[in-house]
Amino acid sequence: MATISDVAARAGVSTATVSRALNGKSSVDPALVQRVVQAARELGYQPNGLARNLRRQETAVIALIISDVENPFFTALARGVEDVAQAVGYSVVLCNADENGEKERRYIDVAVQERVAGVLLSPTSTATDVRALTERGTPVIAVDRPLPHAATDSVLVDTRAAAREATVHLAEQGYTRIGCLTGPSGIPTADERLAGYRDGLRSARLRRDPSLVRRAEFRAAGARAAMTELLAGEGGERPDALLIANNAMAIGALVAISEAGLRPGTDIGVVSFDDAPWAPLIDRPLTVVAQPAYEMGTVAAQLLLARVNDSSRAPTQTTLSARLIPRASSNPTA
Amino acid sequence: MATISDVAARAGVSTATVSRALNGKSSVDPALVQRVVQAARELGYQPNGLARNLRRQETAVIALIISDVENPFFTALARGVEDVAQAVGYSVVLCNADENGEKERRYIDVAVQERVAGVLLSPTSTATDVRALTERGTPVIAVDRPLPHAATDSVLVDTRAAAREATVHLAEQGYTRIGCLTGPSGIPTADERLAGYRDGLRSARLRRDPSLVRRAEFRAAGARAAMTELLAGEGGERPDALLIANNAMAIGALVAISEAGLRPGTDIGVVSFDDAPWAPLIDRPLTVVAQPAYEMGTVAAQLLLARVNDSSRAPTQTTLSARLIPRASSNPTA
DNA sequence: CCTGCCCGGGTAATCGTTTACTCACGACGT
DNA sequence: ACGTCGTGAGTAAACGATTACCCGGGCAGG
Repeated sequence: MATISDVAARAGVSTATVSRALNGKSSVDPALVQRVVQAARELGYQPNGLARNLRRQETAVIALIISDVENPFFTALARGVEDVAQAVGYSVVLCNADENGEKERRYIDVAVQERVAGVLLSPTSTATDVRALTERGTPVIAVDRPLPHAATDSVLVDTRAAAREATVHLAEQGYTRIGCLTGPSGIPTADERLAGYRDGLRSARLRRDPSLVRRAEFRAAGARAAMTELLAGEGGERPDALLIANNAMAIGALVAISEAGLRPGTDIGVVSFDDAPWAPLIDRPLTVVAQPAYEMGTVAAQLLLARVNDSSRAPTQTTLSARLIPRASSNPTA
Repeated sequence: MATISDVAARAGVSTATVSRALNGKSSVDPALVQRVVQAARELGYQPNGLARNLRRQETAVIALIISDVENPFFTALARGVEDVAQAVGYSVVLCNADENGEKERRYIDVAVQERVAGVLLSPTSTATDVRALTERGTPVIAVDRPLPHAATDSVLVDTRAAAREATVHLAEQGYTRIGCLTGPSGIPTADERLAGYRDGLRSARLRRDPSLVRRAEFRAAGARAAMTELLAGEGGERPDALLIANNAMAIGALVAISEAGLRPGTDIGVVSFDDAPWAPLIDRPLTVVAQPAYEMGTVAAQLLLARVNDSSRAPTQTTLSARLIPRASSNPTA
């Protein structure tokens, strides 16, 4: 594999000149540039990024550590990140922590070892430890979920208010026994959505019934089981409507509802977090809380790049808002 | 940031000993190992992966260049890749070429510059040029789509046979004017599925009608427009059933169908490629050709890792088969 | 004509590891 | 007792780029 000295030899100049010619940093005689470029082309020279990064003490790579690649919310976010990174010549390394603290820790280690320029992280739990990064001055930005023990920038959604709004919407549609299916305790988005749900009940003057609340992993399987329990009326009367904390869980819950021979909307009101292209096609079309995933990605990436260039800025917190999209699954009369 | 010489100084040994102690390669006096480990911990030493890779002339990173992050088929594949890579200590860099030859070329350049150990690629077109990689001995494996001009391993699905089977299935259900909505010409999966569709028509003894075939990007938007055209009966009588070449297109097509006031199954038969968790929830539940995406990822990753360790193996071609899952959208009588 | 500055380009140090050599020392075989 | 061999640890040479520093020559101003 051709190196810079091969190019230098072929062009009859020093390696320094090759470097300067190819990077266009300092002024080099156009005739020499010509010779160098020619030689490089002939040899099929591609600079060794490793050596370059080692010398420059920086890499044009940002790591995006997300908690679930198969969740469309995160892939939309990833696209947002990539689009802005790409535009300024940065590459994005997408790491899938899989809601697993251990994997996440490993990826954080890799991030510091590879000396990435910065890290975007959706923490698997509030216990996530990013000191390994912050102590070395690597900028970290929390997305979707806050990082309570660290003074990092964060880009969040006002998910509590959104959950409240969704719950109030269900109440306004006439549902009275509204339940909630949320994620594991300790994951901020799960807890916030539950809190917002309670806010909603209070403001709609509905009684809180703990038997209508279930937690499960942010996956379809757990949600399906939990939903089956709820519909069986274990521990009390069954709900007539439900707020579901994410997309994958909604699928599980809808499967359970359909297995029980019920139909969303008329039989049981359903609102779920995260819009998806298929949501309008479901029977009944699914009412959702649409989160600005792509936009979160772009905002977070811009913030990160800004901090890479100026590490002295004070940490900021950006909160975007979500939007309720009413469809038939929350309409008892349609 | 602490370096290996800081650790060496603190432990009172040479850098070579530190390296050996920490990597456990050669035998080092246990007492020294102890001192070194201690010193490393005290300094919070994290080896510089860049320097290590430069010296070792290898990286434990494989690049996965896919054509669409938002396509669940590719994210499932990505998970497969990641699970096997992770298990042997490799990291996966996920690059989104976005069905864009230019972006793809850029990512291939990055892959050679960063000297990744290997590349998994789903080419955006048959014109994709991977010589930059193969000439340098970087193993490349084509996934989902073949790479005609290069002698690389490939992991494919027998998509033509699957398309044929799906078409025959529609015919058996009693549909007679079966159309096809496929991807852009030049993308092998798009062309193969179209060919399989024609095979199916032939074996069901149905007449081919070019006015029932449409091409669009592998996205919802284009498919929706094309479907609207088909339903309007432009250029002939309209189809009574449709084979759709991918998941995202299916969504677009189903939207168009619903806008036209039609219902899949009874009004128009629909079979789509790619299973999705929401497919059973659609109105009507969607008949699909399920591709073994996760398995393709694991197989491809294993192949790549094998080739990283032994570059002399002859290129192989692995073909997995897809499975038809009949649901209500292809049943005219339900 | 001399001095000093500017500019283009070469020499060599540097980034932080890993590892080929080398060396010292103790043990062992003859 | 002497050569040899093995073992453990240090010295220094890579890896392949970037860049601080230096040097020589041309040119302008006094």
